[in-house]
Amino acid sequence: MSTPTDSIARLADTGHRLTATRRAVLDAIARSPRPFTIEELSARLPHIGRATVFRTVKLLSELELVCRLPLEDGGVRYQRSGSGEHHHHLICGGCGAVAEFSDPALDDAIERNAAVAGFALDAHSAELYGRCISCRV
Amino acid sequence: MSTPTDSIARLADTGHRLTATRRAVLDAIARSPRPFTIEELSARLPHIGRATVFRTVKLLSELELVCRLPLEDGGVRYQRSGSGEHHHHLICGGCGAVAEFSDPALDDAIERNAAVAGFALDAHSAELYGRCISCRV
DNA sequence: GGGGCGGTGATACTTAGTGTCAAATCCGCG
DNA sequence: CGCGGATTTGACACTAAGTATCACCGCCCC
Repeated sequence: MSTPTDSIARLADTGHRLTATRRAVLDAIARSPRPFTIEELSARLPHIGRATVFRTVKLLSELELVCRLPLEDGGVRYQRSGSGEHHHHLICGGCGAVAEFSDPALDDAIERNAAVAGFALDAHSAELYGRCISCRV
Repeated sequence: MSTPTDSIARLADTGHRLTATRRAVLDAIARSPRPFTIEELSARLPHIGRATVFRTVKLLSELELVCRLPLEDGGVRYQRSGSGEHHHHLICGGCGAVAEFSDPALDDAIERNAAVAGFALDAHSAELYGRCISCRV
């Protein structure tokens, strides 16, 4: 799991400043046991502007330190990235838990389909929605 | 490609009414050569309320007659479904064209990953973003 | 051809996120 | 240290996508 320390290093390495505000946001994210919304995060950081929370989370998701999770119902949550590497998500509709996985076979299938259609692929998204093992009835 | 006639039949088959308003929306969708936004569609149907356009497109997407396309930039467009069956999309960032494809190997990979994680899968989404053959540089 | 239920329009509201701009802050350089 | 320019921040207005409410309309069936 990436830590606030890792994140601070990553920010510095990519030419971003290490402000007190960013540290506070990273810290609040680190303390989130489960996927959070910007509004929730913002509520826990009352002295930090809402726009700044959005900007910081956007920056972190560009650095792949945070994942944006589009939910089945159209909502959006965010979560610390467990690996910092390319992966996909399994999102439980019961408890909201999110599991990460990566699978070269899945990525291959995606690339193959793009190639067949003559597309130069530059990104893809894949989200899986279901019930985790403890929420199955 | 599903036609307005197919759509009318599908509405009737699923216990929905065939109102003049719905016909007008279906007709406007049929005339869209490319993926459209609700605002664009609504602008072409000035005597139909915006909420009704949303409701109708939502209904059609539940019947899989229309696909909702989440774009790479966070926007959303809709498009008539070419097949009415499960498929995924290749979305061109250049011209906005959308190609549909379906691939059992891709769906298998998705199901296998859910099974490995102990998830009971009930839905998934996969979008591919890139450049179509005529937009490649 | 009347009644009920589904459908519609108007409008207000919500949620997620962006744009603007002045003021504050960071941090490398001397 | 402390200066100065570039970056970051906060406040706030705004956009985009979609939902809620509710009275009214009109399709469909008896």
